[in-house]
Amino acid sequence: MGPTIADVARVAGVSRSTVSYALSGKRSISGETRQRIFDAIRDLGFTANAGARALATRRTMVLGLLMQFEPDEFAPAMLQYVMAVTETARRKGYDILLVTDHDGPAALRRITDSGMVDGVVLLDVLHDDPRLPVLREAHRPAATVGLPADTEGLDVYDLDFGAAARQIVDHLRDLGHPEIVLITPPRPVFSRGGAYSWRFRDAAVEQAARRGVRLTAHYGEADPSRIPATVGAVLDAHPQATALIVHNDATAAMLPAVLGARGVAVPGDLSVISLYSADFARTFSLPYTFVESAPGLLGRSAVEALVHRLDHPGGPDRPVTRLVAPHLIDRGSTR
Amino acid sequence: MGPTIADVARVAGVSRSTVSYALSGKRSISGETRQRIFDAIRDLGFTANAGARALATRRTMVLGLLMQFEPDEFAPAMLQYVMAVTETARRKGYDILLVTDHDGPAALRRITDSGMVDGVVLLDVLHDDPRLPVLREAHRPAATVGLPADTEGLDVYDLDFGAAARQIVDHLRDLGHPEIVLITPPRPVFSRGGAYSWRFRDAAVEQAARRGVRLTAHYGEADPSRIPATVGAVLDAHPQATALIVHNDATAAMLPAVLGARGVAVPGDLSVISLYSADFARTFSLPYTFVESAPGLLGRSAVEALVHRLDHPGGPDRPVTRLVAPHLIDRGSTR
DNA sequence: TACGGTTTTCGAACCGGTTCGACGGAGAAA
DNA sequence: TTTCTCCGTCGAACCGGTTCGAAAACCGTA
Repeated sequence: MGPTIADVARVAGVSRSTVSYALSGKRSISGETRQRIFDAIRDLGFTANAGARALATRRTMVLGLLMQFEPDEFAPAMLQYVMAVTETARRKGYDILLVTDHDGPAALRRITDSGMVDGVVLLDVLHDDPRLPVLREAHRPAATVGLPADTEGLDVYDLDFGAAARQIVDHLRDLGHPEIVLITPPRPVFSRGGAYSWRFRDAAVEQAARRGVRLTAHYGEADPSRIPATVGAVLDAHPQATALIVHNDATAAMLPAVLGARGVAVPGDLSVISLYSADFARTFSLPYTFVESAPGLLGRSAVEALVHRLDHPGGPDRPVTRLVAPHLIDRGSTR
Repeated sequence: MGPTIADVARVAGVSRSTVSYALSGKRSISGETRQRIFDAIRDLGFTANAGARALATRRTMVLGLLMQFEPDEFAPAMLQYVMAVTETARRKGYDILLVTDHDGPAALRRITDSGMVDGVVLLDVLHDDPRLPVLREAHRPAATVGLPADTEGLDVYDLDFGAAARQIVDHLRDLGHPEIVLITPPRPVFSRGGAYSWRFRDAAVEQAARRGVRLTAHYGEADPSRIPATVGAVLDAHPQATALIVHNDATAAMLPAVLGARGVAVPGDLSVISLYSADFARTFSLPYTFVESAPGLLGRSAVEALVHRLDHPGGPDRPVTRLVAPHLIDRGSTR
């Protein structure tokens, strides 16, 4: 299609290898020759062929991004991870191969075995994720967002959901709330193995017990149209509750409408505190106090760790698991 | 890294070319030889190297997906295009290189000139999109979602926003509404050149005039936190208006809360009709009558057209511009 | 003038596939 | 028996880069 390095060499009157060295800078080239080469490159509009380069260098400069799209996940939040990952990758010189196959393990095998990617980022990793065995066989650097049971060989990034839960419970207890209700992710998230769901819930329950606060957890709705009824039922079931914790994006997004329709004032009648990203809050104008879920930070960190590992092969750094400390942003919806 | 075709050939006791032919089926191979080859492939766990194959065949089996992320676009809707594109591509045997660079033209040049992709899908194409000149120089098949001024050489898919507007206006007129207000996309979308914005608005205004209905258009808010106030101001300014058309996802998503807070009953006090996808309505439990914006269909069609063109190079089919006919789904929010 | 040491450039091999032309052997037709 | 086909397989060239070892050119010094 376009001009090749041989064309450049011919026009510049040098050999192909000289052009290659001028481009990579791995050997010194005289100023005059270099000039002729770059002139030729410009005149011809030469761009190195990615496939040929990948073949020779065994580096594609492409990262695989594996995400699966579960119907009980709230789609909007996922885009924040995707954007953070692609933008960070580009800044580091990598492109992103986006893989959303339903059969995650097979897809992972496909892109690693064929050498399409130098490394992979896994989103939404489950406690016992079926992609991990495949990943270990592939012998390719990988970073995850989401904490699996076995982190061997992986750079793992996730929010410290336990700490987040404790911070939220303490926050409400310090305000004097004797009874709290928690809306968790939908039940399928738990049964599928989305560890963040029970890491948050169990820590909340435990901390409440430790602090002498009554706390009851209820599953959020996977079907959005049932959210208003479910929230209503939960509130009805706990007339004494003065505080609501929401750990579910879909529920949080519609909470203003739901509470508005019931005539519940926040924080007058009910203190509300949630767990999502600032971006998410902005998109839906959610006025609640919340703990930042940091998708941007997590996605960025995962890519940076992965790229570091790729750029320093055989480096001494052990894989790291980092649980990001929660950060509470007070918007005055609790008192 | 992994085994190569030479390893397979050695184990099976044949030449490399024979293995290649067994794999591709382009020449006949005796049953017994074929069996030995596939046994070797299985035993070794061989997968062909993508870069080498791309180099030899000049096909990467990868499509570029170019999207830009504007702060005044509503993020959740974009994910539907991305999912439709990636899933369709996979079904056709292609992977997706996701490109979100801020500098779209440069990114496009990079992935085409380097031969990373066989073709590209452009999302959210502007009336006078700066990526198009680059695209024409690249001589690579392309499909777009969004209708540009010059469609030369492109397969273009978009909703027929003009027809959608006329259908909506007629629908409201037939119900007897004398005055209608329309909330359009935010002003930056117009000035940037998002043609769908004015194609819808201008057609609505024109059709209303033709039908003898009063219709006033107002810009939606780019800043979500200002949406309630803006909707309120628009309604206050038109106390006689009995119908509201919403052509803006962000506004639609919060409309239940906004109208609820104002005590406006739908359709009792106000008929509401909107333009978004069924998926979007489901995610936010929006109860309004709407015209389907069909992101799934558009994304799928664009990829299918692109793949067809790639699989039939030099085929006789002229590039096609297809404006999908609008489909109104009555949810009873107008009367 | 010959010599040693740098600096710059070249040629060839290699990465791992695909594909073209040719060749050997088997079976059919002459 | 010879000739012609057709089938199955092989070897070599090629896709477009990178990289290693060595040659060539240039410099100052003995």
